Amino acid sequence: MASSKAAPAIDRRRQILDAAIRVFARQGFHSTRVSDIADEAGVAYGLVYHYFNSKDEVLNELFSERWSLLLAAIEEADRSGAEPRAKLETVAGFIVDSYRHDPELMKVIIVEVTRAANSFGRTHLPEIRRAYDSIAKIVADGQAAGAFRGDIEPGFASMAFYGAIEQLLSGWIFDLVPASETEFGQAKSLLTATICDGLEPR
Amino acid sequence: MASSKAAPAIDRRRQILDAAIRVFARQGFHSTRVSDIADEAGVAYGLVYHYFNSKDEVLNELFSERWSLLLAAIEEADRSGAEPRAKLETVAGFIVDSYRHDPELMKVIIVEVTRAANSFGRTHLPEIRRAYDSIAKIVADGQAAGAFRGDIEPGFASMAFYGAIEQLLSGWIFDLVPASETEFGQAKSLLTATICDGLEPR
DNA sequence: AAACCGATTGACTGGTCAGTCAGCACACCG
DNA sequence: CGGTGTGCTGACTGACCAGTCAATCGGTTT
Repeated sequence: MASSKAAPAIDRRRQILDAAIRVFARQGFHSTRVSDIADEAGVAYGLVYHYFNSKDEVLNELFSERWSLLLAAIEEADRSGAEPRAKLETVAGFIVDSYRHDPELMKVIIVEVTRAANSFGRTHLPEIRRAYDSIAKIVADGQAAGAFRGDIEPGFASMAFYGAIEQLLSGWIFDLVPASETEFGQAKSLLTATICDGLEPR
Repeated sequence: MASSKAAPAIDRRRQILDAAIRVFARQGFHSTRVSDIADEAGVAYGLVYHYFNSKDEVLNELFSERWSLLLAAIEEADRSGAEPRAKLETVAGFIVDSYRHDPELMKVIIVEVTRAANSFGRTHLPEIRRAYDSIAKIVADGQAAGAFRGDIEPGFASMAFYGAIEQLLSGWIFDLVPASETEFGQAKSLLTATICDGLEPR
């Protein structure tokens, strides 16, 4: 049985995934050769195929791991019973913190999946959509409770809110906008202020 | 001299560019073969290389043609002397109308260039940045005139505004959000309402 | 009519990789 | 001590495709 054999001291699979994050972030998915991942991880070429069925599957895994956390965070915020505005701030905060904590992984997810809906991201459109829908639900509930104005379609507001966040991260990623602890700290409240003060009835 | 020779009845170069728009929009740049473009245009494979130096150059040309119009529109809005809020509405309107008028071309530009800053878009980062900067300038002037609140960095506001627009177009492109004349008509004022009512002092 | 020249054709080449596979190394077991 | 299996290795292959180029076409000039 499984316990009769000790697990390998080092988790090769994890080692390969972590190496892939670095290489994808540095060169992009398309110009990364499988041999680059193996080299970065310090393992043989063939071992990548021992743990994954294809190069795509490596990226899939990275995306799904992280995106499921995001979905959970949004849905938890929704269930929290806080003010609608506070829920959105939680969502923005989670995404910003994800970037602060692991910018390379977030770069890969945004650049190669989320913003690549035509190529790779196509497979993940349903999961991506689920995030938009959950945000839209927060907005809709806020409208029903009178905390948000009712003349803006929740799906539209969701796009505007998520789009603003993602564009800000893109700006950080590509040095179009300064990125430092100061910015990270202010981002979530600035984001919420920018979007909500337009959503809340005056 | 030039007039002694009649121009070709059909503009082959244009014909190839237009075919490329359709094929890129349908399959994406990476999975488009040069032969696909030639087939779609109804010309021989080699002719593509008579008019362009590479497959990249075709996409470059499509992007630059359109982006220069966008930059001109933003800069003209800025010079117009209108209210800051009206300037932003003009910008949003121009982009939305670009999509309404030629959704395939806008899909290609957004998906393959603007949101692909890691691969293809890298070459065009300076031009892309110029758009963000021009929008930021509109915001900054609005702040100086007291029409916008001063506690939001113009560069940040620019990202939020542009990000919201682009995310909305992405939603239309990938059917994540309904797209019809109704939506197109309302989009620019909804966009402005969402963003500006958060930017304007209360 | 013959030379000329740009437009047009499409077969071919060279290089690049993703994915395969035959086999090695080492630990543990009977 | 030979047998067995799993982790691991890396050379190799088959497919794909951007870009080249030699040849042809059709109109214009002399």
